[in-house]
Amino acid sequence: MNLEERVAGVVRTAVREAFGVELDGIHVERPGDAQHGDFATNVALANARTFKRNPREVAQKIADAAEDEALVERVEVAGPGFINFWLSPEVAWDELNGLLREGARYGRQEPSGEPVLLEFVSVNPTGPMHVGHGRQAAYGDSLARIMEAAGRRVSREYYFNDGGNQIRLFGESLAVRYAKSHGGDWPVSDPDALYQGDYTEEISRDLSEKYGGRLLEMDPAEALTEISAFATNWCMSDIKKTLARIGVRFDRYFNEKSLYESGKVAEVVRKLRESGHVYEADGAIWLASSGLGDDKDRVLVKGDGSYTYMAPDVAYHRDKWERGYRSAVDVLGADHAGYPPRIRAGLVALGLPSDFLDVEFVRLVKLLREGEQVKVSKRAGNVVTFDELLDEVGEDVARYFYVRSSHNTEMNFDLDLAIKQSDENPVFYVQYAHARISSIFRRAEIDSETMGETPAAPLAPEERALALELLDFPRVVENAAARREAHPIPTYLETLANRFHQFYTVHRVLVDEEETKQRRLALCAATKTVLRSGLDLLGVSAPERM
RNA sequence: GCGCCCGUAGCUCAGGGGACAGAGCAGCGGACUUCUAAUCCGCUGGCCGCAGGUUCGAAUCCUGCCGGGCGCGCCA
Repeated sequence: MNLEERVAGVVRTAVREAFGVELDGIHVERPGDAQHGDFATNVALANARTFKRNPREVAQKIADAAEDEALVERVEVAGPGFINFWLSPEVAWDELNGLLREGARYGRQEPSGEPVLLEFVSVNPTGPMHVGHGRQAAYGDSLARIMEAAGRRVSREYYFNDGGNQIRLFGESLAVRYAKSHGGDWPVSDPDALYQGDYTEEISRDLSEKYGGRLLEMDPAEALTEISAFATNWCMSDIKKTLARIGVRFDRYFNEKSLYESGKVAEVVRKLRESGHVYEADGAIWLASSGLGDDKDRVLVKGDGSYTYMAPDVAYHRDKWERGYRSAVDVLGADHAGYPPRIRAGLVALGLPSDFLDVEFVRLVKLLREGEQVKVSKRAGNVVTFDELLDEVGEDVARYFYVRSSHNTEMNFDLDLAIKQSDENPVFYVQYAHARISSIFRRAEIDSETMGETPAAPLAPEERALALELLDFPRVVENAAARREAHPIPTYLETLANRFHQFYTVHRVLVDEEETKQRRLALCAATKTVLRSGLDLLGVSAPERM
């Protein structure tokens, strides 16, 4: 139980004592202004009408009843009827000692409940990751870490679209390049649709290295299959390499191809037809999705007998269900906004509950260069790759920058500014606090992780502010997980680092007086622990020195 | 046109019913003989897009408008 909940408990008891009423949903918050105490509640304001008294009177009665509680040192009625609480140092130290005992486990819950299947990134293997994908990777991975910390069981999955139209096109693009480099020709239906990026040159070279010119002597259809497979594998390994750079791992890479090979796509189409939600028109097979929450009906099987992407995608999500998951969360780019209703429609037609699939959209990253928007297109090949960005600013800066703002807000990414200002990225502010503390423990020749029990003692204002911020960590993690947001973590870490830097400026840690030194070292050790845990939730390093 | 999302300081963004709206960057002025100045302190800077409504109380909730993004393919 976090501190806020404990305070809410005190309030509940006090209300029962004062008015003989059991109140639910008591709101306790940490006031922005230290003068308003460590915790505050608005129950008197919110319930004055029920008690038929004016808010201040109600507040006073509750405050009187709460005064004797060991948790609080002081209670005060203020403003229009707020009740402000000051935490007792005994409880604060009790909590801090608990934090130090738990160490890296502090703020983490034991895993419980049904597992969630979190799918993210899922970039098509037709090119390198670009800066927009970087945001999805950073958000998705941080979200997974945050949810795990909050006690959710999470499986991370990446879906490789290695079948379908785009892949065929991609294979053709490479076949053209490859043929050209061997003095040959490769006929294509639509030359304008070909992929153009520099990386296609690279893949073509590797293709030549492996096969020489002999792909041109093969049956063209077979050669194309070979080339497509080679190219998609090339991209998959390239993408995995990039993900590894920023510490993003998956429990499973799921290939679209496997759905065809195992017959699951055909099976899902058959089951959909049996469900009665399917009809034929204009030579195609349609899903009557408009009756299942979608805007309109969607084609499932095209006139030429091939599937639209819907068939494998519904099959994929049904497969998630069949593997036993009862909750699936997809992290998608905002340009896929139309996707969930139609997939859900397919799943509902198959008898799955409509709330099985949840989607978080990562809004687009608008790339700016010298204030001008850069239009990116993977096929045209003018993308700024995520690797290039990482080369420029480094992994920590990139990851932190991406999750600092809500995934649900469009992001302007000024490349020049990001590169120029990477040395003033707030991530260093947080990391610096960690490095400073490490330095203190080096100087003291003490291991920060083996701090003994520290007896309760009064806290100076800067110490109190730091302690309260530290003890807020579990609530911040739980909140972020519940809302599926990553950005509260950076916000929190910056506040925590600020509290530490303020404390550090005012109070010297390594003083002669033993008890003071012990108390301040304990605060430092606790801060170091929480900073490290928080940074770890973001996949950002916590350096010992800077 | 319809659907989803977003308009908060010069810039990038927090805050999503409560106390005078916050941070970083930018600008101005201070603080190192001491555990790391990648820090700290102060100042300057806001019709919280606009207009109504709900409420004791609205940046926050509701409605309408304005502005921007994305989506509305037998592409994925």
